[in-house]
Amino acid sequence: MATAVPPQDPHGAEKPLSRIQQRNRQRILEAALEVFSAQGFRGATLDEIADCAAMSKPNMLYYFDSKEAIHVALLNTLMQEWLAPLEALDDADEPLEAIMSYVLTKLEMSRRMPRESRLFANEILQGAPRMGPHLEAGLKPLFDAKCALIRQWIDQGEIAAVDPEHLLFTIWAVTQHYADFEAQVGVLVGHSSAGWERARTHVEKMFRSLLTPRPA
Amino acid sequence: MATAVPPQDPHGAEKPLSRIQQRNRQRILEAALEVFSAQGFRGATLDEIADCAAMSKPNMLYYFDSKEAIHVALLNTLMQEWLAPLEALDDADEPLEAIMSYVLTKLEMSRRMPRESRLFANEILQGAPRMGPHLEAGLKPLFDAKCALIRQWIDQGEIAAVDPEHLLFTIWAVTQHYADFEAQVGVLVGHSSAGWERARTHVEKMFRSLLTPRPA
DNA sequence: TCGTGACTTGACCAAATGGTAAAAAACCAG
DNA sequence: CTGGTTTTTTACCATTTGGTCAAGTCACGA
Repeated sequence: MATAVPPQDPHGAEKPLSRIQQRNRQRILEAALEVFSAQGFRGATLDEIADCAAMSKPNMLYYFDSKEAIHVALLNTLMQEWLAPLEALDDADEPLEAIMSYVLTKLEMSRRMPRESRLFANEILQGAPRMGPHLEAGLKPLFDAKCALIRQWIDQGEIAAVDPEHLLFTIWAVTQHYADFEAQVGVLVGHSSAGWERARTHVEKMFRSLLTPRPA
Repeated sequence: MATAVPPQDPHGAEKPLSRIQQRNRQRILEAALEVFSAQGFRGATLDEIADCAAMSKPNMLYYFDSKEAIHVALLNTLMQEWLAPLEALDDADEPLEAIMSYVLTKLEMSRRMPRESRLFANEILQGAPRMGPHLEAGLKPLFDAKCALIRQWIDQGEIAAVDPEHLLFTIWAVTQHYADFEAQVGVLVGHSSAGWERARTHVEKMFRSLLTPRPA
């Protein structure tokens, strides 16, 4: 009796993961990020992830039930981190500066976390088959709340009148473009740190000009 | 002797594809667009493409040597169509209107050709392994030429001073976002035709405001 | 109409892939 | 130490996948 139960993480009594478990799950998720972000879900293979994690495939499957379980765990883990800057966008003395700060934070995240950006881009590109519920339940409410906030700022004349929903889309599109399309950007302008500096300048000037209220 | 040679298309004497060949190659490319754009290269399978083209797999491989050959042929075929609007961006009486027309054309293409957009997005996302040369040889010169043109317009005071390279990136990012991230956009604002109208309005206002020269 | 070459198909193959079983090894509380 | 538990590995499996082959079937010019 009392056969060993794989340390999965289904809702319910969650045993306090041992140190080994924590370390190995982390290694697996790191490797999965590397591979899934570069190949997409279907294009990635367990062998590749296992190699990348310096771990045997069956050992990996001891920590996660399946390829899909790894992918889902990865998305769940990173979703929060990914949305943190938007959550941090709250009422402030300087709404314009708050948005600009959000924009620049997102741009910085594209530079420093391109794999995360591509992971989500891949998932969305393919119709978000494993993330649909999360979008509905996690992103949608946050999105609606922040749109309401932006609308309020517009009504108060703090920032120029723009469509809040599409403003956010534009911010995401522009900032994440530098991570998701890095291969293209690299060919066209090179991806030096000087290049990033120019991107930052352009993006900042553009959104500041777009959002600065102009007297009628 | 004189065994039947598959109707490939390597450089050299190109026989004038029979009607059947033209029809079937077209069917295959259409199916490949459907599947590759939704799954990426590695995620797509020949069986899926064959099913989608209502054709047996060996028959498909009679027209194209390999999975990769299909993918490359597809990219080549669509690249020209995809870049046409940028090529059409030329010197004009009204530079601002020329750019605006380019922006709106790209946005319209995202609405009407989302699969093409996603096909390229998938390829770039994964590092453009099968398109690197094409980017260098095809896109780069065009990109440089148009940046020079835009720079000229700026010098002439026809449009506001913006970084030409990053202006193009921004245009691509914003317009293609609506095709590539349709799954997300759909969840957040619904993808009705009214939704598209709002997107169009936002995008037009934004770029017009960004590019309209303002007196110092 | 008939033959020849273009087109199509069913059967097949080797490799890769997601996943399993069970034994061996490492770990750790008593 | 020691006995049980957790972790890791070796060997394996069924299915899928990209691709081949030889034998058809079809189209069409003479």
